[in-house]
Amino acid sequence: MSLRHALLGLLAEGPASGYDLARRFQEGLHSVWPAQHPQIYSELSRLATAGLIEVDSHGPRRRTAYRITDAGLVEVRRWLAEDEVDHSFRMEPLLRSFFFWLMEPEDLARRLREEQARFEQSARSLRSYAGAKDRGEGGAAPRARAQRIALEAAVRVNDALAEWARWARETDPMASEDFGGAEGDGAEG
Amino acid sequence: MSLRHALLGLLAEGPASGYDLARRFQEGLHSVWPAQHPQIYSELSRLATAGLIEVDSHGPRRRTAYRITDAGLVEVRRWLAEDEVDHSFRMEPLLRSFFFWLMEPEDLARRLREEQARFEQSARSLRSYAGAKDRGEGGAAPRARAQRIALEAAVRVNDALAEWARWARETDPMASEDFGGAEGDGAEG
DNA sequence: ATGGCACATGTACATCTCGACATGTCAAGA
DNA sequence: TCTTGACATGTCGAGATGTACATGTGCCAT
Repeated sequence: MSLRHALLGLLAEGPASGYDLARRFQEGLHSVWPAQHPQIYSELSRLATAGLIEVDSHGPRRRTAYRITDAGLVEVRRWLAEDEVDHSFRMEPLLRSFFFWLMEPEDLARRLREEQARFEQSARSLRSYAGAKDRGEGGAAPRARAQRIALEAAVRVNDALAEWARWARETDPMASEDFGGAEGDGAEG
Repeated sequence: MSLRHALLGLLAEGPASGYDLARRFQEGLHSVWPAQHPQIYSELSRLATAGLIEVDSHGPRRRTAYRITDAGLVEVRRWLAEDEVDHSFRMEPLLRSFFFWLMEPEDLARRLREEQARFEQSARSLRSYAGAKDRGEGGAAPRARAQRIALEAAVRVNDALAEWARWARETDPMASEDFGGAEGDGAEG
């Protein structure tokens, strides 16, 4: 259900084609809600059938741009204001952490270093992007501010996880490769 | 694919029934990887067919406990050590934030207050749970430490998002309902 | 003894998601 | 001219996920 509304939300910024939307997902939204092009195209068809969007224009190479309808705008606003927020996250790196005790200390240490580096890198690039927004690139329109807020959330989550990975490396004997005392690797029936 | 390995990981701690596993998911893992019982039962059947787990015992009320096999242990360790980590998250609250500019200021302010309260509450309860672990409840075995690490990640993410919601409320004019003038009281990150 | 409830497991169906494959278009350069 | 490659859209099928429904069991209080 979220994809449907995310597409409506993107189209509320202005007309766009499936290809445009797929690219937008790849760039910004992918980090909080992955979506591939097949899903996007089929969802667009459904939205059009439902009258929430309509064809705006045709361009070269079969390009078909859609535009949001009044009904679509009403629907996305209803979603934002009324629908309950689903607070269950899906984060594989954290799921894995429940099972760290099954890993060899060296593998775990390496994994945590990789994760830390990756989260730091993500945070850095998101932060520089946010900096650009703060310097006024992208304008001061409400939607630029919303993107800035979304960006900030992503920055903070990545920062938090980078710090967490570092904490885990430094705190836990299980995690350190050069800690003489690696104890039993578990798995007692 | 993650659910399969998560179940193997849980069974590596000891034998458990589908009902047990569903409960464990509801309690701890649900916040990072939601799963309902139908999916768990059918995945257990598939794992048994694949020889990665086997029936351990039958109890009252058709209770069927499974136990991980050597092959299953090898597989979950292979997953942890070798498989690439999927870093794409799925977080509806953050997806929604991209579209905050479509909301009425009052609705947005209310939503941000709710979100902040919710994240704070989650962080609090996770933190008290983590405190129990730190006081030695649950033992000092590697797997208790792994759970402690996982818990810490959840705490930090919820803290970060609570702070983010607060920052968004205080920072952005779009969000403030009763903001006569700029009275920024810090809290930037 | 029996009615209610939590325990325990499952089926059925709808929908979401994604990787693989297929098709055709326009632009630029060899 | 011909080929390459990015653009643009789509189908197909497998597998993942979730909601609703269905079934039976042991436990306990009345």
